[in-house]
Amino acid sequence: MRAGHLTALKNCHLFDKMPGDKVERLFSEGGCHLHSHNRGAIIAFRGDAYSDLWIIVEGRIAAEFQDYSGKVLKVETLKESEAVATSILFAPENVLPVTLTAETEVHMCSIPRGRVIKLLQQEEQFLTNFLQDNGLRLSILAEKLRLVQFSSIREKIASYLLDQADKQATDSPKLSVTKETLAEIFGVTRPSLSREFSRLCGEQVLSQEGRQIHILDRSALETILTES
Amino acid sequence: MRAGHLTALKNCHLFDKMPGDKVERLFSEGGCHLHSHNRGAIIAFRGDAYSDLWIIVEGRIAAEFQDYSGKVLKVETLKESEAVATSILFAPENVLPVTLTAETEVHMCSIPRGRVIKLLQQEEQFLTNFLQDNGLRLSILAEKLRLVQFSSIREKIASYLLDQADKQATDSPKLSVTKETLAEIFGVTRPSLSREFSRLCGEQVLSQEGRQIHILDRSALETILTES
DNA sequence: AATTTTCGGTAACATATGTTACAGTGAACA
DNA sequence: TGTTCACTGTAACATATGTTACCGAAAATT
Repeated sequence: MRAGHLTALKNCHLFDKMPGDKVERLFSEGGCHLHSHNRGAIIAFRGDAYSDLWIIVEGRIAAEFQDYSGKVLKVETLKESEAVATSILFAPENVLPVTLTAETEVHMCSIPRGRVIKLLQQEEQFLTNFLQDNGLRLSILAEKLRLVQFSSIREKIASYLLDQADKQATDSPKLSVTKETLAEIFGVTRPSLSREFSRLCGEQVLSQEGRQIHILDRSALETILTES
Repeated sequence: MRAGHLTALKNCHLFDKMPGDKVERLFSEGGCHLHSHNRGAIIAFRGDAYSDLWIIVEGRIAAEFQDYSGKVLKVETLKESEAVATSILFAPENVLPVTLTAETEVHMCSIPRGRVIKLLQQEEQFLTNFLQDNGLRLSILAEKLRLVQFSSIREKIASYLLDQADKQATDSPKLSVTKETLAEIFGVTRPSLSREFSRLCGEQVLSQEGRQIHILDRSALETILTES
């Protein structure tokens, strides 16, 4: 394992507040393996068995639902140092609820379930971290469900842009993803998303030059979220 | 606490394979309380803090999303002996992702989070059970999201009826819920659901007398699920 | 038995979103 | 320099689902 990979491992939230050498020892004791995938590859399908804990040491993974036809709903993007599907490791059915695809070249480290159980029992801090991760994933998923079910494309755009404007601390946020990806995140088709952006531009709420957005009427965006 | 309530507690999946007297001792040690709610009451809103573990000792709770206007998406029904929102207890934000409403008169027992942590550390079996519950909830929620996003009303009906036919081991399953509730489970409006049922009847796939359904063409239902 | 409440069917209409197809732009690349 | 390819906008059209309103049947309540 490369040095960078070990660092990524130590930075995994599951090992927060745990002494670094303990993590190192964990991996020197064997049973852990490195797995690599090329960009674009499908790492695992929804329904595949999940029996070792995977932690990303390099690259990015998309957790998404895919339709027969190709429709996609992206649930979340997992990055370096993040653990994959922690909750599923101990579910009654150890089966992935989403499809995992490599957004970039990806390297992951696997830890056998039995090893994880021991850690949970022996390391109080690890237990806390693990449970926290479980909770976070459930919260994210629940919020995703709520958004999918209760918000129109227009509302999704409004909430996304206000959020981005906040994060980038500007009224002219730049989209960090393509509109095509954004459509996948929203679970809608690209032309539909495009149309709604156009409408908002027509209403003088936004203007756009490519991925560069300008919020012309912030209160209009806020109204979209509250009044409907 | 009534005797029946104690039995319900002992039957909670979280205490599976644990000696009953340990559970009893847990509750005699104090800190645990009984909470009651009338039928129809909202027990907690989405966004409310969740800091004690609740276990239902009598009655039924609906976990659902509610819209400003009144649109509802029912996520799951929790029954006697089930624990509520286990994952959320240790999430970074201890905040309920769904609204909890009492479908019947409900009695719940609360256990302080600190007590739960101790149990997790001291009782290996409890830890396993707890993690299993976390995993199950995530799986359920993920599946719910998939269904909401990728299936039409028609497909939802097909999958629901085939499932019911299976469970009741008959081609004439009886709906255990009203069509109105079914619409909430599906996250659609009642007239839309009703229309789709009518269409299926018109196509000779089903017939219905109230909640009594007859599947006339099982393969047609199966086709709806596979070919679309 | 009478009355109220819940539940279910239906119809006309409105609307959001998907589908398909085409064309333009810019960036990567040979 | 030219060519491909990923990304984007747009338009015409199709379709699924929501909205509202009404009525009747069944079930619960008095």
